[in-house]
Amino acid sequence: MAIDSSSTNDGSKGKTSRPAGPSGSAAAPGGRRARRVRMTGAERREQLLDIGRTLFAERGYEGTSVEEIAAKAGVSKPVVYEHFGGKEGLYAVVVDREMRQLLDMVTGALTAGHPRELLEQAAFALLDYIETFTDGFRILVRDSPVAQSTGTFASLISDIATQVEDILGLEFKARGFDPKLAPLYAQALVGMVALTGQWWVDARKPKKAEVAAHLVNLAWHGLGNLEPKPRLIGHRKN
Amino acid sequence: MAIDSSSTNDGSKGKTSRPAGPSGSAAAPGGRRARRVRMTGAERREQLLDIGRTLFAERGYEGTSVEEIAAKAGVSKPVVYEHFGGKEGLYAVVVDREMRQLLDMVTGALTAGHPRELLEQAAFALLDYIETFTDGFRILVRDSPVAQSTGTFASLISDIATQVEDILGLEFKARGFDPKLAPLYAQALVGMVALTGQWWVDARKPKKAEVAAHLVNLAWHGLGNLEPKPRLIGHRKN
DNA sequence: ACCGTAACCTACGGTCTCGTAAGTATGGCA
DNA sequence: TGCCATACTTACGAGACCGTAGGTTACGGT
Repeated sequence: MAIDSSSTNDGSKGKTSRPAGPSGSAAAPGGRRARRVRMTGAERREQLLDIGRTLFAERGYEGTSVEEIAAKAGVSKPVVYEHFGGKEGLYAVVVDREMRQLLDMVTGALTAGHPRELLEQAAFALLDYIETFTDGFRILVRDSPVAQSTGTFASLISDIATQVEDILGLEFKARGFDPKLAPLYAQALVGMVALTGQWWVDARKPKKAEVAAHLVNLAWHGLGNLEPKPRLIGHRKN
Repeated sequence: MAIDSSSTNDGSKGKTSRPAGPSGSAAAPGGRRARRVRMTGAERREQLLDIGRTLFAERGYEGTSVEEIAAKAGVSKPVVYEHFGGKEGLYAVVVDREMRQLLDMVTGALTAGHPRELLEQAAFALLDYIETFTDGFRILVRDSPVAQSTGTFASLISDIATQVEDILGLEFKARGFDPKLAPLYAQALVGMVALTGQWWVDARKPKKAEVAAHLVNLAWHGLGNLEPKPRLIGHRKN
């Protein structure tokens, strides 16, 4: 029960999140015969989180063993227990960080005024998250230890959908539509973007910005009035 | 390696798929002291598939044990091994049937002419599947034993999306759009419907037909031109 | 040079689960 | 009635995994 949630910020500063230290099996001696690595507590902790994220992403929670994580970190099991109190503890921290990250990015994007712009920003934000933190996205999509309830993708999606809901609700009222339908439309929009993102993770064919543009095209104009060559309003480079 | 795929038809004839026999823990003596049930081979097989589907749906593949399935059927483990050669065998048959069922329903719906009608039919078909075979849908959404690759929800979604793709591709060509974009739009549409369905499984607030109508509304007219009170073209009752 | 503390290890207990070997009951049919 | 295939059981081996007890090594300050 010593799950440590500690710092809320991610702490990763590398490009994709990899810290500086070796996260391989520690069997490759670098230059100076650095026998055992003996990291500092925080370093090891970050490394374990990193490896855990990767493994959970590709094998799921139940398919990943603590020993595997430890082994990949070049360390023995008790180290993991020291840091996170157990498998669930580690998983909890990984998921928590990932949810925070995603929510921050998406919420941060939901500030503009015009709904179409909102949509555009949000879609781009999600794609951006998926591109930058692919493993995290895979984990969030997978199942959690205790099955559904809190912490699932569904609940996360709902969190996001709820925000979209509020915005849509206002817009619906202003336009004279039934605001009770906002949840449905919010869910549909989020689902559209989320699953397209899931598809785009594997087949990264059109560029991120282009995908976002087309999503907005579909969501805003509908199949009946698609624009042949949609462009994003906000011009970005990355 | 004695996985038995046997008959391709479902074989279930009851309303929701429950066979006649008792699928509880077999501890409740009916009227005449029916000590042990001693079903026929096929009956037991169906019962095991049924129980397996339920358990896999609520606990996932790895979270479900063969003993649990056997116990719930009022039978011992080797019976399961006799029928399906192992846990994966049973799971495979369950998933296979479920995918067939869903694909049949959706594919069957993708025959009409006008794309808008297609969309409507397909959306309704998926919702119908979800309502009728909720457990199956839950299984398909969850993860598979060997992680991704074939058999995942993603791959199933892709199967469906591919069909939508073809249809969209033709339509795009006819309208002068780039048919290379068909996959993207197909994915977005399927995702929209699928995730809305996933949401609707829990909060069944608007009726199925109404949900379908709104989905079509969004997908066809877009947020910019929503109709206040969308109605389905084909009028159905169930 | 010493010593305390933080980082880390080996070894093991206990539990769970898959899968199998070998034996028992049961119901229909000659 | 007696046979025999089919349905089903008990019992167990083997392995994986979680989590912990208790001991060991190296680093940093003094």
